[in-house]
Amino acid sequence: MQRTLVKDAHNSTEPRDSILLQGWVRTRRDSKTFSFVELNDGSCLKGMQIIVQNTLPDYEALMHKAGTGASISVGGKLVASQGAGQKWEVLADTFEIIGEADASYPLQKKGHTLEFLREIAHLRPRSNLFGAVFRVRSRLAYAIHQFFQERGYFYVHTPVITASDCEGAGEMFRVSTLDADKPPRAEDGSVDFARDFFERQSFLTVSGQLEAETFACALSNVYTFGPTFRAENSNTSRHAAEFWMIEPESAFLDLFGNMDLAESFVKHLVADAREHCAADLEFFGKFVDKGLNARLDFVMQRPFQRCSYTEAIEILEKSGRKWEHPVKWGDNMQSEHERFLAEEHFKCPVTVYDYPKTLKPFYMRVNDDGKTVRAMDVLVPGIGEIIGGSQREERLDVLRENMAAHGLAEKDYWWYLDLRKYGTVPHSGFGMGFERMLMFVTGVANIRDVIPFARTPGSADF
RNA sequence: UGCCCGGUAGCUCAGUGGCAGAGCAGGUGACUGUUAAUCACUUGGUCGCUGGUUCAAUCCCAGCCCGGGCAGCCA
Repeated sequence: MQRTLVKDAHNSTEPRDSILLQGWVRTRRDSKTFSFVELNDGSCLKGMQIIVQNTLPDYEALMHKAGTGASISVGGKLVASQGAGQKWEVLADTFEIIGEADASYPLQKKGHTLEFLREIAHLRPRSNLFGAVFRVRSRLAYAIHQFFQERGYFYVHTPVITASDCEGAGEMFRVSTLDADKPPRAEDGSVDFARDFFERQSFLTVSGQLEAETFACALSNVYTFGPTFRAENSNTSRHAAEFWMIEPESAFLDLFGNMDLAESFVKHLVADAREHCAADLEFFGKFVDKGLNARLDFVMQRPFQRCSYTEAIEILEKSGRKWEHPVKWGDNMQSEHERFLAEEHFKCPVTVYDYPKTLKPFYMRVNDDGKTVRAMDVLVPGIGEIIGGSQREERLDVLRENMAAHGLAEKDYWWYLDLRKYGTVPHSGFGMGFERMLMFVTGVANIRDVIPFARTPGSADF
């Protein structure tokens, strides 16, 4: 007989004489003449209640083995439940233990801390919370492709190993096949990377942006969606050394069009999760973040606020707040400032744009004032920056000046400069941290809990 | 990287300079269409590691290790 997923069994419109369910025991409650076994197969949050009568052969031995964590295969009838907690339940005709789980099985019926569950990252997807998180993660990954594909964007696979540094994006992990103990040396004593695998220094990518720009300047609208790496020693709940990023790049689009795209993108993802992961989101609202539903409502209903960096600084100066880090024009906005804008002043996602040129990388388009660039950051309540983007500098002469000002050698970026040399166009793009978006949608507060196997400084288990 | 908090049973935690505690989990039994079932009994300990102070350290001190929070950097 073919296996039915618990999710589909719950969606059944009528009883079934014969059904096969396979999954893992979450909990068992014994009676004198029968046992309740809750079977979960991960297809949805809810498990299926199995009724096992003591008339089944080997009943005692079977139930003894069917503890929390054991894998089982159950054949029986899908019938309307007599109990109040569920519509359907299964009366078992056959009950087979596939794999036992003894008393050392670490997941219990009762609550665990997230810190403990991180230590058993290989088992935590079997918990309610992490099952829900990773179902939502899967769904949103799908929704990302859907959003862009429906708008005529092409999916570009930018390289994971790169020799170019997307300047400003942070420290990089070196990729090398040289002997770490005895690397070849050049005459001046430095490591001779000309004898490395790629015959030059190479790294894991920090961003696919520069490569995506080349494709936007050919296919018009493209996006990347893949892993990126930062070797920063960042120890916060919002940073990981390996994370996934979505980077759309659009030709003939200015900064404000870019903001429109970012806003509809965020709204699409929230709406999609709500439509397709309703039970999981309800769970988050109940057990993870009581304010989640209200916050998501807010995001869906209101247009994102927009204010220039200069206006934002004025708002912060006039707020009457005492800041741990004083604010003045020309300084980076700190977490406390971003949080104030999104959480207290505007009380919704805010797009801040036109940042001082000195704070931003070389590729951002310089405004007519000569002091600011066409950069934008989308700040959301609770998370902070979820999107960073810009209109790119399409004027060859200005780009060269910026590179010189940043101390960058033109020969290292010859192909990037070619995009401006041959048929240059105004274009814009942004990067969204996938995990940060997941944190926003699920209410989960730590980035380590929305990525299957987190890589953070000092930690790369599993 | 800096500042702060923590590490005691499988899990969540309390506690004390003088015999190591609870709830849950596990085990045994009872009871029951239960649903984080309930009730009774019960097994279970390198009190993170190393050193110091002390008659005596899980407790006080120092160093180290590990986890977490916040900040910086950023997505």
